[in-house]
Amino acid sequence: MTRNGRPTSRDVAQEAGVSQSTVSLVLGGKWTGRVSPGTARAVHEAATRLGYRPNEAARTLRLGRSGTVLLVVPTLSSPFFGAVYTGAARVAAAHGFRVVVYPWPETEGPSGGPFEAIDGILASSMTAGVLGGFGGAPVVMLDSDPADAAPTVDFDVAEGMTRIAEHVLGLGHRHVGHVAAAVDEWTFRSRGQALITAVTDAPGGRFSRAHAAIDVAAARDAALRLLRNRDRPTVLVCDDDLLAAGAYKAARALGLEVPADVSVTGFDDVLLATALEPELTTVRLPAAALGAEGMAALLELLDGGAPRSRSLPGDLVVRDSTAPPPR
Amino acid sequence: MTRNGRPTSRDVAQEAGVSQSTVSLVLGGKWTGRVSPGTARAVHEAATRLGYRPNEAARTLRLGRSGTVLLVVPTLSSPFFGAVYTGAARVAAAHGFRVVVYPWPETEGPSGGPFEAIDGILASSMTAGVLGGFGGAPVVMLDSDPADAAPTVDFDVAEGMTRIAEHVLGLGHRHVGHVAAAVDEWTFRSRGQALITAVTDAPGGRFSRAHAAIDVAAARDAALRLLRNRDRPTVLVCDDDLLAAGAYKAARALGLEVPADVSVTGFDDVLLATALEPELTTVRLPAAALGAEGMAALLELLDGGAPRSRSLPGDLVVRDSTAPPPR
DNA sequence: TCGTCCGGGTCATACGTATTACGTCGTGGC
DNA sequence: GCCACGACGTAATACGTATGACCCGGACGA
Repeated sequence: MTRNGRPTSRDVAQEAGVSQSTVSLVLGGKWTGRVSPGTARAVHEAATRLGYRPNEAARTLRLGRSGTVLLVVPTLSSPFFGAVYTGAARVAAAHGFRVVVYPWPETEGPSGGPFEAIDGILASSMTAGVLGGFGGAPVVMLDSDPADAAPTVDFDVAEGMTRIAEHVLGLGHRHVGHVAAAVDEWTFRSRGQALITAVTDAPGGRFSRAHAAIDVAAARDAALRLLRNRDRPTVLVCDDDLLAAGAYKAARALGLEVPADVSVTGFDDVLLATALEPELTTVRLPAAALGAEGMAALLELLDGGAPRSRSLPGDLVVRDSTAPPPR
Repeated sequence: MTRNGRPTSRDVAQEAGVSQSTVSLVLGGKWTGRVSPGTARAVHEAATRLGYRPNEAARTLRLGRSGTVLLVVPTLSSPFFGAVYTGAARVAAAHGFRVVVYPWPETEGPSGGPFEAIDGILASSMTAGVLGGFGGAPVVMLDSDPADAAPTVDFDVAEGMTRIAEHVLGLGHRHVGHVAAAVDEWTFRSRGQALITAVTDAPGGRFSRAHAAIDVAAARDAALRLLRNRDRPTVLVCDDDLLAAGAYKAARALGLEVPADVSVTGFDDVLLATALEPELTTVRLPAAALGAEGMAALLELLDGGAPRSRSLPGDLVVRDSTAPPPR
């Protein structure tokens, strides 16, 4: 027992009356034919008696890999990343890796300092600029600009937004208001582009747009700007479920009923979507699948492969916030 | 340059024409008076030229600490933990530590396997049983049962719930319905206890209760059970903001207006509280302060101190979901 | 002239593990 | 009786870093 208080493999060896190598062999599991069953049992007993835990730093140094991958996210304050984590962790665990999460607000710049011993990185919803902040570990980007150099797994948000557009156009709406996220990220640019294309391609389709920071109050103001026009849209397509919550507030403030007077749609299908009243029509993005696919790609990368980037489709979920336009 | 591809401090030494020790001294920053400024500059240049990054595993092994603490949370799907992280990370950074997050659903049991090199653990909203799953690293518990052996930083939820009770009693309510979380956690037991005490202590105070899993649909059903009684409560006090969202739905389903016909309160003040319509009266728990205080306690523990457990008060936030009872 | 000290570095070592190459002892074949 | 071999372990080493113990040449005081 070293002065540190934590027993080492050598302490176990002494306790069991064998050498450190034997302990390592036994506890490593690869001892069939090298160590007698009796000795092995003695080692195990000594280890549990002392409460031995291998020192991960030493193990990592020796093996050259830590079995840990980092999931970098811009914020924890979104259930979205919880689902991404779940998917990633499931795949990782099946391959003997564990996942820890590092929240890294992009505003912090590409600093971050030297990272702990990490085998690879999954970076979600970030721009490529952050890549420099890491110590050269293999990276797979999630939900990020597919033009980046790193392998990327994305949502096909353009297709999802097109589904939204088809849905509301199919209900008979012609004037579509877009409550757009005032954030210059690939995913929002892509959503807006798909929407405007679908709407202006439709016969008689018209389009107006207001920008808002991603927060309820800002979205409410933006939606008010759209709804106060004398020629007002009959549906508000929002870039995000949270923005849709703001649109609800704007409608209520003007005495308009959702969906009778104005329809509203969201995007992402977060927890919020079913908490709202009426429940929100939105696009469900398969966040867990994103994490799983991303982790699979990363593991392939760690194995020396060259994974292809890919896009996952979203599902249109029709709930109670959309209806045909008022007469 | 080793075959691994990543340059070591020895490679830098060779490039700069000095010894490895000198590189370590210079890059460690503690070289004033030991190394000439010229040599130091040469080392820095060689390091950047080679793109040298110190091997964290080796550094950790040598120093006996990694500069990393783990924040263990039951789930990422709650903005609450985002705030806890922010507070904890700020304090940690000021002391040269970084924080990574490990989501650990309690359902997974106290397994978890050997952890990476970690100096300490901050475990939020968990029962003490999980402690065994970690390798004996110093632990501070957050938002957990203060009866646990480990140092604990908590919210004074009893006091917060008492404030809620005072508020609604002060508005004139006498019959209080409690939408209780059907979860056997310290914090919810404590909330329920405080509420029932305050209500039954008030002259004329009456109390009914329904339990619900923490999800909107279950909360709606529980609230319906309360509101369908012929002698129905005039206010629904919910253990949680999410439960309050369900209570809103129940009220609407019965054609009752919030707050005119029935008042509703939440607890936690998560994002949801302002997204709901009307905005929710709730108790704001200072999650960031919880993280910060917890990290301060952990750092004290790592320094050999014995931090005291403490409780942080919450703030009653009165919004639009509470009003005097109907005539 | 000699001892001392100091600036400027280097050598050697230890952290705890996994693994490769080597020993040792008993047994069986010839 | 001797060699080979299998069964069972052990000694030694390397991973990359930080750091305490040394080392050396010159300046300076006595």
